[in-house]
Amino acid sequence: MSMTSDSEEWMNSKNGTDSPTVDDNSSSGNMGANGPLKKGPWTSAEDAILVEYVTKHGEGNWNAVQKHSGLARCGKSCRLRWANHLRPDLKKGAFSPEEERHIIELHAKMGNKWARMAAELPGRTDNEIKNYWNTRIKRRQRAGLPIYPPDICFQASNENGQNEEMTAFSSGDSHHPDYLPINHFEFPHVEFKTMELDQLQYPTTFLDLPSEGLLDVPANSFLPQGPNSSYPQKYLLSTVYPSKKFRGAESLFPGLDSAVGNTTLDENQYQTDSSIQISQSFVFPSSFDHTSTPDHASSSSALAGAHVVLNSNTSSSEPTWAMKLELPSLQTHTGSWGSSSSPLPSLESVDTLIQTLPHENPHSCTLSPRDSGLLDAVLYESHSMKNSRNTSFHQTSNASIMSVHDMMDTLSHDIHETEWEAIAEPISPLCHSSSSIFSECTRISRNSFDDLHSSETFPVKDEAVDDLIQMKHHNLTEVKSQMVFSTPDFLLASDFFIPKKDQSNNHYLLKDALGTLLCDDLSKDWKQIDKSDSCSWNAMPTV
DNA sequence: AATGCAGGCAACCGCGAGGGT
DNA sequence: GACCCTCGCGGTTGCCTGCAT
Repeated sequence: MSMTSDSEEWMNSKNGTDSPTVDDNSSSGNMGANGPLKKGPWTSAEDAILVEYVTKHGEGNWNAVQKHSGLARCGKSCRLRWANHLRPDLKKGAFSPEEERHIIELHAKMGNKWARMAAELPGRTDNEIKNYWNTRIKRRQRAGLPIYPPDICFQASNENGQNEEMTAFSSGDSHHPDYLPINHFEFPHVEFKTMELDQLQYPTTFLDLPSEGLLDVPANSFLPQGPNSSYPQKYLLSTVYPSKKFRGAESLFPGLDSAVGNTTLDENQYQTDSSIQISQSFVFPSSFDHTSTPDHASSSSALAGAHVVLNSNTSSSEPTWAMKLELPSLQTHTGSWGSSSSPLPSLESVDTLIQTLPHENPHSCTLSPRDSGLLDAVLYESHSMKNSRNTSFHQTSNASIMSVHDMMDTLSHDIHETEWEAIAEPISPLCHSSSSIFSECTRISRNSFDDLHSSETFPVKDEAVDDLIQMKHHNLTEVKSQMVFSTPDFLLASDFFIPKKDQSNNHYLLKDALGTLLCDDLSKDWKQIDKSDSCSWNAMPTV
């Protein structure tokens, strides 16, 4: 759009009016055509001018608006004001429940792509959605609730999983709905939850690594994603924290307990049973655990912990990785990852997170399992795992059962020996980080299952689920005793070895344990657990 | 009533993409 | 290819308001 003499006439006509542009220049810094540019809240007079101008000349060429309308606002500000407040098609007022639901779904799929989300929500602006989301995050963080409802969790993961599947087979047109494989949404509702919990229960990514190699895995692939399944990452990944919060990570999570994993499943919600600790261990706490015990830190930090870990060695500097921490959501990022035949890692979500890794001393042996030594600890773990895996394997082979963590060790072994080690050059923080992530995942998983065995305590912290958990505790304990967590069957029964459709009742266990929004279904679930036979698990072939 | 605090929202800032020259 | 300009996006900041103390 080009400004014409018509514009000039319009401008001149406005300059004689009550333009607010000259009444307040206190906050200006730049000089516009009509004097200092104003900043701060818009006045109704300014709005009127802008509306009139845009109505007459249309949108676009916003700098011309500033030049020709007499507004002492930069074009950027004009565009923003128009787009966010003055557009006639804007929908005012609070988000409807349907819109909220849609936003959640969109965010699960897109992440912080506010503009794209706004495009899906007529009458809503990206800024509005962004603010809503940030508010929502904080609110749920306070409440200790997961960011995503479980059903959305599953849906988005499923969609992404589908995309990833298609990507694996075809680099083109993978998003065409006709190409989508099984529509998991068609499963009964209960089945949904079952599967997502199963996936949550079994961190498939830890074991089932993509053939492309880790560096080709998007960040969200570090979350459990079975070969045919995706993972409710929303439960696991810490979501967007305003970066300013991370600036004061310690102050941000003063008590740890109240803040850990708030953007995911509240950690507290997982600590209601020993079984819960399984899922807890796969949760990606969003917080920097400075207060917990080393064991706790290691077991509960998981991959968000990996985020932490990756940056934990940044010594005195603030966790700059957090400055661009974007909730990966479950997005396959269809535009960049999913449809790409070369699924390079999402640098935004992987590399960015690790870009502040210290290049120096990547093999630091000043290991500390927590605080400043997390990165080192992970690196060390990666090495020590390699060194000890054989021993560990043989030792556990002698046992009547093969512990889960050893299994993980074993499974991770091959990966380490192949892709991982091949790419893990010291000069590449990314490589190290990737392997470290995996190592940490494996280690965490191991520790978690160890915790499972040993834990007899049930630190119920979330009062909201306290009663429910207590009621279920007895049943859960009973079922847990039948689950044979320590057997390979347990893992083999999980979704990285069997198709989703074949997954069954075992999912219900941690559903309860999660103690999230699924409480209303628990009675039904537990009834099903009671009816279910554990044979389907144990019947799975062993390693 | 005064004060402090947190939540919510509007606006700004920095950056990058895209297009034109 | 380099440079400039415009635009849009996402992150961040600051202000206003309501609530609790």
